[in-house]
Amino acid sequence: MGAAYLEKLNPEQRLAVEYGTDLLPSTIGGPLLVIAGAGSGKTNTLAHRVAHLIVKGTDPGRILLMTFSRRAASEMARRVERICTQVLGANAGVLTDALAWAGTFHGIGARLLRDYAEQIGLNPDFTIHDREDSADLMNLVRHELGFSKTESRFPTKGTCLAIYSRVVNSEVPLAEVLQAFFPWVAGWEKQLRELFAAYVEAKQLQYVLDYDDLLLYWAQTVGDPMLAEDMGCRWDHVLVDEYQDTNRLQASILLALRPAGVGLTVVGDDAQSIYSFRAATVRNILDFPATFTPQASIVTLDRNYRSTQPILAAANGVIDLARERFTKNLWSERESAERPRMVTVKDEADQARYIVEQVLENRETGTLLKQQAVLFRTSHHSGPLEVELTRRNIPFVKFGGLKFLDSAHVKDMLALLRFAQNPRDRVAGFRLMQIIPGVGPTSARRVLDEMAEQPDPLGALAQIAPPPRAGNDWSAFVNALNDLKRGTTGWPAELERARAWYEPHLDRIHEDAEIRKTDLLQLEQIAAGYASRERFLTELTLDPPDATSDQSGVPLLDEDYLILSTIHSAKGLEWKSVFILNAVDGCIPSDLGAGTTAELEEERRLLYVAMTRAKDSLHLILPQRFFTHGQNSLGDRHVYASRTRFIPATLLQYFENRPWPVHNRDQEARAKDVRSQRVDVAAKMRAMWR
DNA sequence: AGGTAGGACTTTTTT
DNA sequence: AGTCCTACCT
Repeated sequence: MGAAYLEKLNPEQRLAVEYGTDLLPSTIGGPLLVIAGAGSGKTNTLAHRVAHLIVKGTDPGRILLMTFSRRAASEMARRVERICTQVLGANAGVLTDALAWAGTFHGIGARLLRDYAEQIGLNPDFTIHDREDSADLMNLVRHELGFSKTESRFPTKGTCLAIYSRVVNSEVPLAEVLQAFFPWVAGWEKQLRELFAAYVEAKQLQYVLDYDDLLLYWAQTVGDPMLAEDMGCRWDHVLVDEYQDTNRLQASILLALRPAGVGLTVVGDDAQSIYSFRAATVRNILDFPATFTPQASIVTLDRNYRSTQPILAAANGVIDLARERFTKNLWSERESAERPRMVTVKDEADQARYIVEQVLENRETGTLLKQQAVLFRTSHHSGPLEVELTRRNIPFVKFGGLKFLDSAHVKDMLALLRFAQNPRDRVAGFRLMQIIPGVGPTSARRVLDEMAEQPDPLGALAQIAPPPRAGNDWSAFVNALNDLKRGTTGWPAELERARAWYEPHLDRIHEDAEIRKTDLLQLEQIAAGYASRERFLTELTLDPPDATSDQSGVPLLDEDYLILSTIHSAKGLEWKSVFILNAVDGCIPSDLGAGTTAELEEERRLLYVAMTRAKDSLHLILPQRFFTHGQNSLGDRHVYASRTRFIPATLLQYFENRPWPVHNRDQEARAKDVRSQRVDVAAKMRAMWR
């Protein structure tokens, strides 16, 4: 007889939960693929599967659960705990706290690499470069090789890193990657190969890893059969969420950990694959079943519990036009008379006004701001809306786009901590030293070179001749570093020590130093939540705070605020009411993503993902006129936009079309009267003198 | 070393 | 349409 907690599930969900768990304890089921459409209760199903494994006796510490974001991982852990508590009673909390291996591929990778550091010749004190640090290092190497002085221009640091990253993540040879994605720099293949070799060498000398390394080192480690077996034996079950957004390198890791697919479950939806720019490939999910003998079992969840039927009909209409489809259309029993709205407005300013009006109206009728979201293709699309929200005093939180950590002063502080942690990290050192007046690239490079030769670089720093013009500022810098290194203040108090060094420079460099200081205080708050400097640096790089809001600081949990989010960051989430900004060609699809068919198809899926976030109400807004950027505020250069090509005329039946603002009769009539009124002002003025 | 001016080129989404 | 990069000047 089945357990009560499973009875709320539909038959397919239940199959996905129970598959391979009813065998004898010693035998664990083979590979399972769950195709889970949008809103089909995927998270809930996966959480139930994990909980079910635990209830059936699996040690939670022997479950590896990999999700796309940290946010998704903690949400999953929370749900698992709730289910376990229901079934097992209060002492289940102890069990699920041990769900220790839940996180992103990158986060799990970082942990494992510190564990296996010795076996694979990695210094366990390695620091992790975020994307910008990696680009900076790429740039240093690029200069050293003299590629910055070529007669025709060598690709920029960003492009170089993008190429490198794609080669690593897609496991496709450089030549092919250049051919397919970067044809305009294909002539530089030889130099790029040389650059990447030097880049890899630099990372190794400096004990730094970039994002890709977290996967690559992991893959290389399990490339060794003995280590692969050892690592694979840590877990009885391996579960992966959002499998459609994983890349080849991640698939290789999984396969090495689970060569026969025993205890392996992957969940995903090919219709929601939107991360191919990160080398994710939908082939992972499509090829999964045949990777194993016998083939993996497949369970499909196509009943949608989220959206009303009219919303689903429109979304299905959009995805039906995709060139390739693997999943079936979703269906729902949630009836509604209300079709999604397609609202035409004059321009982006009106778009913002319309949304404010609707959002407030919804709140009047009982829908909290938090249950409403505004979604957009690129981060800056929400600019005019943010202005309007601020003007009207409507609180909001924005996901995606520029982050807290991207500001120069926060990066400076983190560089100091990172350099104390790992004095071979040249990017950190290079940045720091140049903060000091009188120190430029030349002396910074000289000092770093001398440090690099020493077995104890930081200890040797005091012996190295300071840059001639640096004066007392130099010794202040050396003292700060040494204090941090020795840990005299302890953690997290050492942030205060770091700030004591940095603030005078901050005052000197930035006009708005006072505002920036609040950010540094916030950084201290965040730091207090971590056990050590190493944990802090690692976690912050892998999981940066992803929201910004209009006020300084994140709003309190009990406050109400509107959600603004890029479509990418909205993955996996849902709201009662959803507004999609700029549903016009050039925005969705983005001009930049309309190059190849594959890119275009991904843009289509992006619209699909956005639409399927809505539960009860969905609005697509179409501004007709866009003012082009880069002109003064009075300029009126603009372009006219047309409805997104993903909603051709045949799909209009699924929408309710209306313009906004709606002019009422009286207003219109009065306007007409005024326009037809004629006054002979000139005659009156002449009459004044007669 | 540091500031400025001019020029080339990429431009989105994120772990 | 900016951003970033380089080269030149002080």
